[in-house]
Amino acid sequence: MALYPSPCPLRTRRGGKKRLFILSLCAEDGQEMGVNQHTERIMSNADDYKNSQLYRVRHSTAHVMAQAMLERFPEALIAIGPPIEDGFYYDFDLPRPVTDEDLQWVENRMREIIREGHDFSEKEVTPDEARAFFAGQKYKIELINDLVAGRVDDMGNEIAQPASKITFWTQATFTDLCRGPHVKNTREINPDAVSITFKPPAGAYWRGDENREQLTRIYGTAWETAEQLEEYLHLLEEAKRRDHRVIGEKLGLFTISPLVGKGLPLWKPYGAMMRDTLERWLRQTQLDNGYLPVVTPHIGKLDLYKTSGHYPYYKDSQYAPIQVDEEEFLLKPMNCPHHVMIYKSEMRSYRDLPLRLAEFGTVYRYEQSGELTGLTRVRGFTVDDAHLFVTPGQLLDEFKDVVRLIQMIFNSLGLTDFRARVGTRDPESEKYVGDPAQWEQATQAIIQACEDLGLRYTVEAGEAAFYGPKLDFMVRDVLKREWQLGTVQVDYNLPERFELEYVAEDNSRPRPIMIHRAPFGSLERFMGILIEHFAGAFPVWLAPVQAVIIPIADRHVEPAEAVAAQLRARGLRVEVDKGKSRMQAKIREHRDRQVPYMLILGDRDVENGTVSVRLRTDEDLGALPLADFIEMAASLVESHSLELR
RNA sequence: GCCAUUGUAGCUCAGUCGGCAGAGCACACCCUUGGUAAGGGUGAGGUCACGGGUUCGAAUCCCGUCAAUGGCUCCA
Repeated sequence: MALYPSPCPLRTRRGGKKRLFILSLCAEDGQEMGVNQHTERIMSNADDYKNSQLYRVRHSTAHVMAQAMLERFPEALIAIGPPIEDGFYYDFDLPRPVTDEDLQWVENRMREIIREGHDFSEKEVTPDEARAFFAGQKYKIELINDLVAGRVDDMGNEIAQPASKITFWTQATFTDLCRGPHVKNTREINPDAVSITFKPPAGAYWRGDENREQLTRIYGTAWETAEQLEEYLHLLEEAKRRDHRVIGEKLGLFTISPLVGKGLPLWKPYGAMMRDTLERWLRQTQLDNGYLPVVTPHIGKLDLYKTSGHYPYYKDSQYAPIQVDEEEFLLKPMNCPHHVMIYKSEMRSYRDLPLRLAEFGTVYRYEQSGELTGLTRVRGFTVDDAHLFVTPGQLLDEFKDVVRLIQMIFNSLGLTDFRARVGTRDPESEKYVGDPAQWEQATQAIIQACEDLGLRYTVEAGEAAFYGPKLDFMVRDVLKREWQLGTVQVDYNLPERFELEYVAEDNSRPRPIMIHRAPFGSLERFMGILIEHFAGAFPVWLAPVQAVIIPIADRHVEPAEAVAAQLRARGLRVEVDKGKSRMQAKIREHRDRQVPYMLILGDRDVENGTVSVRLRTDEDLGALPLADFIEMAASLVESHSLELR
């Protein structure tokens, strides 16, 4: 199997302090492989990629693109242009928007430049020479100054000490401030494996700072062969067909109405059926694991969130408070404070702990409009929330139990392509509250739990919640955007702010520690990811319709209803297709909507008490006694099997 | 929120130069009663996202609003 590793330099949210390499691997047949399934391979391959010919080709192609762009836009200011996962980009400050014609012209010109066979040469210069050369190129001047001052390097990464030297790389008429490495000659780039027209130009802030200039980012990709490029473009097309927004429409799972409000999904019957199935499953699992159900209202007084400390931190991303008479209420952006008040409603003894309060709590957050995406980023969503109130001695075991629960859920659904991220505080940030010693304690507990459970994880500073460190389960959607699903967070802060306590064995009144956890994260996002994960072909237990009965002729409709009634009696979700179209057309239709079982019912079946079973995979199981089929389907449902037979 | 692009039937889309609003699928009705990936016919369905402007005349050109898409920023 040939692997082409492709690192994705991800910037951390806060200040772009560091870069992390995440990879996805594509097998030769284009099948995507797991991100974390292959961590070892990936990690060794991250460096491999940076040292690879493909990396040099992409980096060099970025320079060629900049050269062509400067020919098209002589007054353009250039920023930075690094290789990234799957390609490269270059940021420009341009006098006008880039059109399709511009892109096409530049792409054609790039091919010419490549064919002209220019050498790449490196030259060391002094800071003054560099500044003189880039006079008028304010972004480059800023980079040079930062390099000399030891702040960030030419790719925008933080550096530990001032750069020891400044290097220029030149090909043909284009010279860039750059560390390299590059190919020796543009002839090493395959002009037929280069594209910048496959992706539209994008806005990007200089230095990733929304208060600074907005530049135009042109994305490009380069491969070794034209076939690889074609395959890559094909994969992008395929990904679009898996998109949960496309499948959600096709299968009638959900809709979003501008009149209701953007980012506020409406669940249609089939989608609600699935969502409800997931909810029932987790609810029962939690009951089995000692969680207690609670129910809390959708709003709370503003003072509640002031006490919890949430309000000042996040007031920009909340729906505005509702004023009624003299009081202000907030549509709840999180469930924690409500659960805290339930804890506080009674005197708690150490004998009562751990106390695990669970609720599928719907919350509302006013996310920036540009951030909303289908089900994966919305403004109203339901968290499969629970808060565990534990003693310090219980913390590690409870945390591990939560992680096991999440692992069980992910495994049950075959969601193996995730990574675990330990989010710790960024020591330089002011955002975090609480005692550093407790932070350290909590962080160690999380890492210890990951180690004990053999979980692969990365530690990332600056990814903690403001009140405590956390462990997140991250997955990527079909467009390779990364999303947080399951999360477990350790919190010393809320117990402190709400002055929670319990009576200990020695009659003292210590504070409990809170664990916030949500295995799905949110039902909306989890469903979105599941839709893409299964590409609409859900396991039988989750499928909104598990079987469709297809009567061959009208005279078989009545027996079909009788068969359906028997399936329903075993709890199976079944439809009878009484439509006028022909059987073949019906088969096609239900296969397209990924119904697991199609049961054909004709004279022979009615006579013999059988159904002719066809799977959505096109497998024909032939005529099965009805009781046998029901037994098979029901047992697959009960065991939450991922198989169809 | 910012940059760019887009918005035509329930869905996917065509609509040339500013001159009668189109197709396929889905839907309704009729014929076909069929054994494993689309049988045939007829019909209904539109404030061309919304508001304003230019023009004899606007789906088409201009401005604004709303929404979606890609990216950036953000994400309890």
